[in-house]
Amino acid sequence: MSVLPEECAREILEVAPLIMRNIREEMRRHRTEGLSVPQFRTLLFIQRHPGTSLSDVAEHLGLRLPSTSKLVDLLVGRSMINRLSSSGDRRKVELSLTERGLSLLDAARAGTQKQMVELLSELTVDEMENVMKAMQTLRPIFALSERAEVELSR
Amino acid sequence: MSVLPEECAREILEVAPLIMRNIREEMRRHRTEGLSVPQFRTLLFIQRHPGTSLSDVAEHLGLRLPSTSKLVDLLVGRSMINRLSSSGDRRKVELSLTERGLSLLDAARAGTQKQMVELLSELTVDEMENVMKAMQTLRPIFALSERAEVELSR
DNA sequence: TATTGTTATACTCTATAACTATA
DNA sequence: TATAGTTATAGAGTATAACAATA
Repeated sequence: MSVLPEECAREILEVAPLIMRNIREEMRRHRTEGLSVPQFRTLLFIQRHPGTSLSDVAEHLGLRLPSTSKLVDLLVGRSMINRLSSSGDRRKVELSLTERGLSLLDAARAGTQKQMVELLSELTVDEMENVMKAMQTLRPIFALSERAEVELSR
Repeated sequence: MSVLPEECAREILEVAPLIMRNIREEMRRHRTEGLSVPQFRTLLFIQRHPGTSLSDVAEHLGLRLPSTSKLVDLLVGRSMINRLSSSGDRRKVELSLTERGLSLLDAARAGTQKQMVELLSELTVDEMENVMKAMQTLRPIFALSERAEVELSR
């Protein structure tokens, strides 16, 4: 029973938005400082790359500089990240998490993950393994296509 | 090698946004009337349920009535859907696709699917089957959680 | 009085264009 | 002159609160 790529594509096209809405809702529900998905991803990237520049964040997110600047502005305004001029090249900016940013990130990550774990608990062991494998298959092809797009559009 | 639900959740949390960005980018690139993801989903639902009400669309999308009203407004403004007062219950509205809406929907669907098929072509037969199965597993649990949320928040 | 939908308002996400500061 | 970032402006997505029309 071989699967047509068209069927598979259609399936992904329908299921991915369902998953995303779930993630968004859960993050927003975490009031007392809910994070949007882009905000969450920004904090995550900065945590993994402390001292990173705005351009690097923009490339990672797949956004333009102004959009990223605004996003970062908001997070700076809410004291979640520090934005300093780079001492080496003063045109650049060095971004890092504040204590508060780190703890909010951890809370959001834990909360969202916990809720998703609850949903996943309905799955059998086999199904879960299957889903895990599928995600590992999909990640590289979508991660790659992402970079190609950013380059194309410059 | 059993998979922990926590790992699986983390994986989904990282991969789903990658997929979504890809879908969004592709739809937007289809300028000459690009559709956003919510717009696309709205047209899709109306095609499948001609004469549907605003409330039903809102429930399907997981949005509030005002958000949905605005979304529909925009699509009406661009002549993609018809909005008529229901003859039975005049508080209600009956939504259907215009010719133009149908052809734009088909074009968007074809384009986005085609591009995703290209990405999926890198997969082996086994991987594709696996991904298909995973989507079929995930769909009901996220579709259900969606409905539960909407009910809770009313 | 309850239900269906719209309007008003506000915030976030995203883009392009124009600008500033530094290299 | 080229690069890193910001500001100005604008459109779309989303929400809550207040309202209008119909049942």
